[in-house]
Amino acid sequence: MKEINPKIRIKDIAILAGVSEGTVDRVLHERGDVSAKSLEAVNKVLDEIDYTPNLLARSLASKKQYRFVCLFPAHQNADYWHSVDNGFTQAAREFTHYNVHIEKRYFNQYDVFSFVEVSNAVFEQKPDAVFIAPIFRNETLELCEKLTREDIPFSFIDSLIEEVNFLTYYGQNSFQSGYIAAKLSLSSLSDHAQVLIVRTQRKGAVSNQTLNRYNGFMQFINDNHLAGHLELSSVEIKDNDELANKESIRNIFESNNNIKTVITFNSRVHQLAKHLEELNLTDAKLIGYDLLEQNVAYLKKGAISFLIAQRPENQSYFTVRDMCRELIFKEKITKVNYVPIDILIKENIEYYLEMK
Amino acid sequence: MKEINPKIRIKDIAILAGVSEGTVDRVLHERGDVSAKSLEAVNKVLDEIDYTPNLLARSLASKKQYRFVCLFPAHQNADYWHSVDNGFTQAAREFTHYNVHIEKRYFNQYDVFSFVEVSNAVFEQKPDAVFIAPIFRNETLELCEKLTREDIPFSFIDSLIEEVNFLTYYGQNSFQSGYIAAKLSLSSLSDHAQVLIVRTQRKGAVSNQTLNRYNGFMQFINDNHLAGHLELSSVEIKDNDELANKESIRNIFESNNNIKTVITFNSRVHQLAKHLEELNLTDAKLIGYDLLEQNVAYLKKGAISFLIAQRPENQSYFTVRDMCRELIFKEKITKVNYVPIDILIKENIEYYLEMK
DNA sequence: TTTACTTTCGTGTGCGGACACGGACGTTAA
DNA sequence: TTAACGTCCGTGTCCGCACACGAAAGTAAA
Repeated sequence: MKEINPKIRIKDIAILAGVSEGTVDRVLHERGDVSAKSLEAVNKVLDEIDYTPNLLARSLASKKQYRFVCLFPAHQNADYWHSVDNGFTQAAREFTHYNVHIEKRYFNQYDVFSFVEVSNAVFEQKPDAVFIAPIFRNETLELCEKLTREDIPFSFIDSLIEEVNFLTYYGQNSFQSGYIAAKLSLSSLSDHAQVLIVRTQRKGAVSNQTLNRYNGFMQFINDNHLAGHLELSSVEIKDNDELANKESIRNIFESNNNIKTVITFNSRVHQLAKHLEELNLTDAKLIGYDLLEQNVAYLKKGAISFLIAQRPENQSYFTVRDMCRELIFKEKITKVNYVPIDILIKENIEYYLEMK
Repeated sequence: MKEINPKIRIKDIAILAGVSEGTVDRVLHERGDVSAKSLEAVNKVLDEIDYTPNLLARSLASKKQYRFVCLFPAHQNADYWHSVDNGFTQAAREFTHYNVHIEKRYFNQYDVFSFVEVSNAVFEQKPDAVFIAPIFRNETLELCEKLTREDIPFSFIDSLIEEVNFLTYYGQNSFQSGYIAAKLSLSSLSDHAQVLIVRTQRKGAVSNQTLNRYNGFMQFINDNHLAGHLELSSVEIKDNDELANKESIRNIFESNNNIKTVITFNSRVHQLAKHLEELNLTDAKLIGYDLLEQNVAYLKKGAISFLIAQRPENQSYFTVRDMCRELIFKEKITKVNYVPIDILIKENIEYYLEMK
């Protein structure tokens, strides 16, 4: 039952070191204008006593205002980016008292030019920090270089670009999540079961998340020598042509009548569920990604067996929090942060959704 | 790009309402000593303007100190309660600036008297809030009634007792988690597979968590009409007699040579893993609960197939945070909070552990 | 020795709000 | 009319810290 925190204030340090409070302040903030002698005296005291500045008082007294800008895809209700947005909102509320102002800037994730335009505007503002969803690799790189030149810190969410010096990354280890998808969907299959992989063509440069997932998936098959025991087939569907897609599905199921598992590595699994339902093909297990409202609905109905999810709100919230810790609280933070890979089934989805 | 928070201070309200700052303060804190006229004037302004008090300044200026006491089982390294402990520690660090002081009080979870003793001591201190792990039902009830009489708020973690008026509960929906365990372990079994349920006798009153899990497990069997297709057997093992336990396991495996699945509803699954390993019985899938270090080790080795986990740190952290929100920030909070049910396998455990 | 800088230091004010104290004003009873 | 008391209100101080400004001390040039 020891007493923590004997409450040491700058005033106390000043007395202990035999200098004025102003001097202590200068040492703490490395403002200069301190003689070697005082510097040493203060540092000595600081070493002995473990002084924790009162962050409340600090923020209250500080006149510095922080402007953070978030740069990520525009979105509809209840999709992945919407959750990310919520995380930013939550952070905004929490950190407003610390003089940080958060501004969201959206771009069209299917249009490079929209990204370039918005990112230029962001840069012109000279914010104190930027959070980026690096959908477009090259254009993001350009932005990052400009930011680096101006000493403006930035962080990534969702995906990351290794070549630049970001502050933090929050996202999924997509390779692993593909590996897990394979484990969940393949491990109880009998010999010669057919597995269908559905891939979506997307125009424009995109993140390599889905590719990594695919690679992870294949790695599991390799590791467990399943290649000879399973019949893998794969089909490409369109970005926006539901009818054609449905037809593709129908065809592939006609020519393969033992498909036990259908997997897609993006969040559009609800479209597949819809097609399979309409085509009366409800035998196969369906696996997909992310907690879209529609996906959740099909999961609850039993049409989707597994959803693999991350926690988008956390990604955005944590990245803002870490930026504050870096800039304001001067704390140690870790650069790359993998968000947990959540396995969701009908039975645990309720409790998952209840968490903020 | 709207500007949030036009920064309104008490001073502004005073001017707008044509009264002094002291009067505004009295209205805000319902300190009385305010004429009907001033009261109305201030309330009018407060209605129009949406004033958010600066919590930093508030805590800084407030002389009120909060003393929170946490009452939960003593523990060794790396077990469930250790994580809970960490959550409290984290909360302690974070809220110390808000004048809250957190004190931990441990009791022996196998000894009612130890609980009574500690809980009496806690009550004598007249703390500002108490957090309780209600291992012993009746004795906890007594404490709660005394606390209620003194208007001391309290919250539950891990389990809850409905009859008393607690502030929050954070914990798992154990029935559901048993249901999920069944789904994971039973759904890919072939007909007439044998399933072994391992139960642990414990002396003293205990929480009904494991019972609920068991019930959830059986419910899944019912819902899916598996009773006829599976052979369930069950064995009781001792709390503390490893040798006898090993022997029991050996016996049951001798008389049942088609056991495909072994499940236990508590966190001691690592002991089972050890026995099975030593007995060279590595064919069956093993399922258990909670992220003990030893469990994790066996999960990584492949000896345990699934671990079902909650997030103990979160339980304790959130419950403290909510108490602060209630007492200090006067925010709305929800009473019963089910923590997500996490499904852990070899492949996602790494990323789970990385989260704080 | 005086003047002009430069380096170092101390103090005062304010951030937004809590709280105490004492003062102004009104009411009642002597 | 005045003493005695209650109601209502304004102001000042402090919380722990940041930051600016000006003073003091030291140094170099004239």
